[in-house]
Formats: sequence, structure tokens, C-alpha cells
Amino acid sequence: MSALREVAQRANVSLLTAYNVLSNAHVASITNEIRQAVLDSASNLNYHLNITIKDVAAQAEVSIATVSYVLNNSVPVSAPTRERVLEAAAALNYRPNITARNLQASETRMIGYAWHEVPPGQMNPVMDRFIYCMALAAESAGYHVLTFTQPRKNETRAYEDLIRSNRVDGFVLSNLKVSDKRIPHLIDMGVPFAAFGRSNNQVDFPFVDVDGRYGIRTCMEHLFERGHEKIAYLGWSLVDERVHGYFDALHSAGIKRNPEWVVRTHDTLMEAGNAVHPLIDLPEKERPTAIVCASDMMAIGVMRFLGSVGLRVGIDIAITGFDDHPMSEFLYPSLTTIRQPIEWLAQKVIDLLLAEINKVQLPERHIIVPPELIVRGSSSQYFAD
Amino acid sequence: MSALREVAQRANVSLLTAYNVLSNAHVASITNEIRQAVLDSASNLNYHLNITIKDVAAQAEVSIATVSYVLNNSVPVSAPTRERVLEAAAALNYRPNITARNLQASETRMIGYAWHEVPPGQMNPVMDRFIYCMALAAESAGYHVLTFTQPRKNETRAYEDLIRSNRVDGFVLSNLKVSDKRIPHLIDMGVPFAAFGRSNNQVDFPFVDVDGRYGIRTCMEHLFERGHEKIAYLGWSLVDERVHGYFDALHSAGIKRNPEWVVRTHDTLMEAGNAVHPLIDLPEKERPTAIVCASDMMAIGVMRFLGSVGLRVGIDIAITGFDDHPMSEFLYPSLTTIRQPIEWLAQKVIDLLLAEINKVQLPERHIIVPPELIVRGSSSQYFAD
DNA sequence: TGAAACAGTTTAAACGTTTAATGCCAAAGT
DNA sequence: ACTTTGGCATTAAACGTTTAAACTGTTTCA
Repeated sequence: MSALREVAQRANVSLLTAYNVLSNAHVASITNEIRQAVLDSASNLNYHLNITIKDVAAQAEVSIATVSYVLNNSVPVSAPTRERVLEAAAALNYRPNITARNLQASETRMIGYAWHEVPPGQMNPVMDRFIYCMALAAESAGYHVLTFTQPRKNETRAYEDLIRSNRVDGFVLSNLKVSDKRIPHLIDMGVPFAAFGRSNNQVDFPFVDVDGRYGIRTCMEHLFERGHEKIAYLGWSLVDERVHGYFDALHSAGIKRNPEWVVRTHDTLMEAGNAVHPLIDLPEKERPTAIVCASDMMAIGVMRFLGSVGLRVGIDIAITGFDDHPMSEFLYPSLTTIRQPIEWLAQKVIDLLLAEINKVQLPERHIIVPPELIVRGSSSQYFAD
Repeated sequence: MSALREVAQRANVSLLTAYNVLSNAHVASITNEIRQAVLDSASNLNYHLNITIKDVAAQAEVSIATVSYVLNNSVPVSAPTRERVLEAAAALNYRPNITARNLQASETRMIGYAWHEVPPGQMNPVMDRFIYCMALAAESAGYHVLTFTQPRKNETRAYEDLIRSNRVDGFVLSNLKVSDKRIPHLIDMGVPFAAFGRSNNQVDFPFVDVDGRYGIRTCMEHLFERGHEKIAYLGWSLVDERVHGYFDALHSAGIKRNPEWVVRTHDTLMEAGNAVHPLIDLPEKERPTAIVCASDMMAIGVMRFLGSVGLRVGIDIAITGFDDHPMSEFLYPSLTTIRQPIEWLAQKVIDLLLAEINKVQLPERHIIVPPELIVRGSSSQYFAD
């Protein structure tokens, strides 16, 4: 017998009355005596309001199977019975217990996402928006996002624990590293996942990514169009796909590469500023008139450095970034940059992951989208010596 | 009979051998024939490797109850049996199924956190770090964080769904609004929660918060010390506790309030910049020599505006912010600001929430911490006309 | 008229844990 | 020698679902 029904019986009232009392509903027809009787009966039975399928079944006077069939539309049920069940469920404000459902289905409808460690003094607003959009996409498919932390040492441990203990059905990976250990490990365990970003791993796995090479190329073409010819590139020290966009553009413009104008450093404000020092120290005639940066962070560092040595960004020298960092619009001058379609990427990575989880074949497991150039003050003036 | 055991029996091998084959372990003693037999047997039974407590029990030759007792240390078990169970669990790399455990315990060990909508072009790096630290604190107590999105209309709906469907045990609230509807609703439903920030609700609820009034006061005292006397304040249009720190400081310094020097606007770069326009338009003698801002965002907007009208921040006019935004260190000049102990606040909000969930009384449910002044270039010079 | 088909419903098993209740057996107490 | 005790281990119920299998009563058809 359902627990609520027992409470109701002992108090000698209907199941619905008991529910109304216990859920603090304002129902005029319930006298104080009845209310008290129900409360006493509930406290005697040590019952804490928790509507289950049994309560609905009792109220509708059918079996729990019938309730399940109606609510899941999984088996045809006669109209009158169906009606009764739906009424009962609505009256009791029933919600299925997800834990029980998950146990039965041996799934969790949870997606794990490792929160990137944000050290004090850093930020990653693009990822913020990515996570938000991912949660939105997941929810519209009946999933939720579990964010967990990923310790430095033994990165794969958290993943294994979550999947083995049935906390999640799969993962979304981001911030892929060179030879990322998580990828072979997850593949080895047969765990569904999809990534935001590529890696140099030999194995094949589903991912979404932005075409950074194309993005940088559009920056270059924009600068050519504004009259620049002496253009430097500031990128990462490790694997950098974006630099090829720089080379591509130089090549099609018939401009010879100058190795000294390809500067590599870490993706931080300070280091980027320092890294371009040698370029700026050159005599004016030999100095680049524009610098294409692989990230907004770097571009901001460069702009700050240029300001401190008295060069006017947008006039004396053009700068472009990459990411469309929320701040870039409000810099002085505002920063020309490359915007990634974050909402779309988040939706797609969830699509890929759900396909993996449900073992459906998608026509394409590698989604690479071209980003969009946003022209702003830091590069918009026509340049001519 | 446990499923794995059945696979092993049909293939005529030991349970452990079956496990090793199915988990792709490299064990020299397993011949290809044996491997194939196990794989066949598993595929006949349609078995997907999933070690349960039954497998451990079978391997250790005890009942599942004994396994549970050993692993949870809940009931004394003789040393030899204990040993056997631990060995079996380790050999099979067993992890309890959390879903099953949760169903039994009717808890989820999940904490819900509503992801603030990050509109394109905005960011909230302080909250980033807060969520990260919260996840860390939760995990060290055996909980996980579920991040969900909160639609504009009907904000409380998502909360009700998550709690009623047993997805989470409680919530952490942030971004509290004036007369926040979530608070009475959660209290009404008897749902455990704890907040980051206060609200003007009349009801009592557990929260952590930063003492903004104190923080602004320390900014003011710092400015007095650097020789400023004509200080303006830029804050929010709605409820603003921080402005009282401004008034407090003026009062103890014996300086009369000037209502025109208290400017109120929205917390965005653009609007903050525009809002101080009238102050700067004043003749130099009547103009404030310092502006205390209620957020770094505002301070950055103000700095950008001052730069565009040719005033040198840190020399002609001092600026202070609030939040220690990651960027504030890298502005030119760097921004004096107030740092909140985010890690500590996150830990405390989890402590409060877990106390609510487990119905333990904590000595203090209202935690207000004084923040820390970080002096940087925007206000460090001694000022004297 | 009896068997077969069918629609509508219920029964009961299963998912993987925890844990109260029970059982077993040897040692201790009468 | 017979009960009592106590240590250890097992049995079985419970958590709240889903769903295959079984059942019931009516209609259809030979």
C-alpha cells in the first residue's frame, strides 16, 4: 500500500485530502480538525510527503503499470482509464522519481563536463557562454550537465569515477591538450564523449571546432584590403593551427615570409606584451604595420604594451585578435576580432554526444565551422605610408 | 546469479578471467581461445561489462550484504572475510552504482546551481571562480554540482522540477534579486538551500556575503590617506548597500555629503562611462579628485571615458573599483580594487547548504566577510592640489 | 458452440544498493 | 546436558520505476 494512502486511511480522509493538507494547499473545505488528523497520522507514520507512482495508482484506482503506461504513452490504454490517471497525476502534482527511472533504465541522462580550473587572475568568458549554451541544449533533450573539477595529476581519474559509478552517461571535453590523455582513455573504456576542439591524437573521435586557420586568413585579407603589407603574427608556442592561415594569406598575396615576424609565446596578457617588444624596437621602416594575434588576450596585452610606448593602436599600427572576448568591444580603441558561433558549437557538441550515447550514426562526426570577422577600431583605418 | 558469473560459467572460466577479458586487461595467461570463448559467451548473453556488488560477492564467496558491510564499514566483519571481500572488489575494480545507492537512501548527493545567463558581450569572471571553488568544496564532501539554466519567466519552475524529480538535494542561489521569488518558494516547499548574497526578503535564510559597505569604506580611507577630499561615488540604481560605506567614511572624516556626487547607473561599461560625464564637465576646482566605483566593470568604463577626454587616471584623478576582476591588474594604469575571498565564500556556502540538507544546526547561518583592499596604480599616487 | 483473437489491464520481476531481521554455530554459563 | 549468549554471516525486504508475461473478458470466426 502506498504510504500516502495509509496516512489518509488512518486519518479517515481521502487520499487527495491528505495530499492537500500535507502540501499546504489552501483548500477551504478542509477543517482544522481534519488537517490535524492528517498531520498526526503522517507524523505517526513518520511520513514525509513524497508522491510516488503508487499514490497516483491508488488515487486513479488502477495498477502502477497502467499509470506508467499512460504517462509514458508506451502502451495503449482506454480513454476513460487514461483520463482518470492523468487527473490523478495532475491532482497530486506527481513527478516521477528520476533516480528510480535511471536505475531501471541504467542510464542517468547526465552529461559530465570538467570545469577548467580558473586560476585567480584569469578568466575564460568564451567558455562561460559555451557551458551555458551547452546546458541549454542538453536540457532541451532531457539531459543535465554535471560540472566537476579535474585535478592536475591523474586527469582521467575523475572521468573514470564518474562513469563507473554511473553518475553520467558521457562527457563533453574541452581545453584539449597536446596528446590529451583523456581521449585514448575514454575510447579504451568505451565511454561516449564529444570534444570542443581538436587534438593531435591519431585516433578518430567526434568533435566540433572552429576553423582557426580560416579565421586568421580573413584577418589577413582584411588587413591587406586596408593597405597593410608588413604584417606580423603572434601565436602559441605549442601546436598552432592558426598560424597556417597567416601563411596561406601571405602565400596567395605573394608576400615572402619573414620568420622573425612570427612570434610565439603563452596566451597571457603579460607575456604577449613582452613578446612583441623586439618587433617594435625595429627602426620604423622595418617595423610591421599590423600584428595579427591568435587570441584577444594576446591582442589586449599587445595593445597595452603599444600604449605604454606611445604607439597609437588603429593609427600607427593595426591589431587584430581572436575570440571576440566580451571586453574587446570596450577597449580603446575597440578590437577587431574573430567571433566563434559559440551557441551553435555548443548545440552541435551536444548533438554529437547524444548520438554517441544512443549509438546512432551521424553523417558527420567532425564539425568545423568558419568563424566571423568583426571589424572594429583597432584595424579599421586605411593604412598607407 | 550475477550476470558476469553467468558469462564466466558458460565460457567455463573463472569470474576473474571473464572480467579480465571483458575489460581488455593485458594478462599473459589468457589464451586467444579463452578470450574468444568469453567474448562469445558475453555476446550470447548480451552482457555489457558492468561490475555489481553481486559480482564481488560471487568472487569473494560471500553474500552481497557482507560486501556492503565491508565496503561501508557499517557492521563488523571478521578479518579473513573482510580481506577476501576487499581483494575481490579491488581485483574487479568495483564501484558502487550511485543511482542504486541513491534510490535506497532517497538522496542524490547533488547540488543544483542555476547558471546565470551570460548574454553575449558580458562576463562574470568572479562567478566563474566561485562555481569552480564550489564544485571543489562539494566534491570533497561527496557531492556534485548540477548546473542548470533558469528561464526568465517562471524562474522557480526549474527549481521545483529538479527537486521534485529527485535530481538534487538542495540548491545554491546566487545573483539574488530584489524580493527574489525563489526564496519564499523554496522555503515554502521545505527545500534546502543557501545563498551567495543577501536580499531584502523579510524571511530568514542561510547565506554568505561580502561586507560591501566595509569594502567601500576602506577604499575611502585609502583615498583620504592619499590626500583626496573631493570624492564621488558611482553605484547601482536599485538597492545598494555599498553606498553606505561611502557615507560612513564621509561622516567619520567630517566631510559634508554632496548629493550630486552620488551617481547611480547600471553595472555596465558603457553606462558607467556616460554616467560620470556631468561630474567631469564641472570646472576643475569643483570637480571630484577621485571616484569610488561599486564594481570593476564600472571603474573600467569610467577609466575608458576619462582616457577619451584626456584625463590621466592615477595622476589627474583617482579611481577605485570592486571585485578584483582578473583584468583590473592589467589595465593601464592598473586598478585599485576590493578583492572578495571567493574560495572561502564558496566553501562556506557549501557548508551552510550541507548543514541544511542534513538538518544540522550551525552556530551561524549568516556569514558576512570583510573583503580586502588591493592598492594599484589608479589611486596610489599622493594627491595634493 | 467452441476456439481463437484481441483489447485492456494486472502481476511480478528487474535494476543495484542498504539494512533490519533472522539464522547458524561455537563458546560460555547454569 | 541444556539453555543462553554473542559473533558472523545470510536472507529478504525496501527504495520507485519500467516492462515482459500473464490474465480477463469480450468479440470474431469457423
